[in-house]
Amino acid sequence: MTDPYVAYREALSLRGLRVTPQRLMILHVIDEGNGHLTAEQIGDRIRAKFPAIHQGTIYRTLELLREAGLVSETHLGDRSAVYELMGNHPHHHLVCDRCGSITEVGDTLLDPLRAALLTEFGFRARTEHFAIFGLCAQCAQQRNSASGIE
Amino acid sequence: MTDPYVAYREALSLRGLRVTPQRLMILHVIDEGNGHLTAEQIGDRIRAKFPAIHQGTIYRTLELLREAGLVSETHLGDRSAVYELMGNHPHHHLVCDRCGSITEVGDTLLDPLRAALLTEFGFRARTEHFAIFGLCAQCAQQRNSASGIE
DNA sequence: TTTTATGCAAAAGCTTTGCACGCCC
DNA sequence: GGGCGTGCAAAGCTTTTGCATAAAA
Repeated sequence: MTDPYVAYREALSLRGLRVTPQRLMILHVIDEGNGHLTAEQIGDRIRAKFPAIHQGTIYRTLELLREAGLVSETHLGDRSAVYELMGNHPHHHLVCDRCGSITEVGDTLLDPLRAALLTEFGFRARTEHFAIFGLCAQCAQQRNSASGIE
Repeated sequence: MTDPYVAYREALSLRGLRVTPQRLMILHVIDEGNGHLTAEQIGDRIRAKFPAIHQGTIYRTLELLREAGLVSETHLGDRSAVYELMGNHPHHHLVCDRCGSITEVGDTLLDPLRAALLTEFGFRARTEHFAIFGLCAQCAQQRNSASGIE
């Protein structure tokens, strides 16, 4: 098992970005979070071990990594954005309005939509990480039974 | 041409909500905006005519209308949400990452996705107003020609 | 050595909240 | 008249920004 930080070092250097411990840690935590962590959560996780790291640095670094194409940013509704390493397997999130549960789904699901947008509107959808809101199976069932098939 | 406010009065009363001039104006402006206005923009438009109406009232009223099911809330990336009257013809927004342009598209485009989510995951997607990010036709073309088919 | 990133703190935006007055029912 | 909504202002929260120091190249 090689040091995963080696890959992060290389990714930063290749883009002419400086390699700092803060950036390496942030990349590591983003990867661990698998696209589920907000900027604040990323900061909290890092500060649990290294309290000196300031939240301002997190925000600046996330913007940098996003512009460099290393990290994607997805807005999960009323909550803040969540971050994810690009190049990880593409997936999407079904967010339940009621219970807040998040379900991961594969990327092929969006193929028909992408194709339609491109042919009909020439629009190249950036769908490496999509958030879809609604009711999960459990909550939909509960709502039906609670009100006697409303 | 009947007074559109009559419909708003009725909609509020039917749900046991009080009818106030502020709420009527907010509903009217939301309808005019056709799902493109943020809370602040709604406030600005109203204050252009009636400066006394406070932004706090806008926020409180939008939350009320959303909970009452009269208005839908869509998060268009960066930050603020945009608001739209429910029951208006469903449509969605293609938001260009580069130029910020917003293209309206019909609702049937999402039918295959909705069906797949329901059969595969039992997830009832709430897709009355969807935001899809990417590159519009113009910007995609510009990018290709600029870098010689990158 | 030069350039750039970080820590720190203050500021900036957006949204929420408490209170007293006024309007809707 | 009773209760709810609004105006007002202050507080809260997330994110951004300026500056001096520290670290990377």
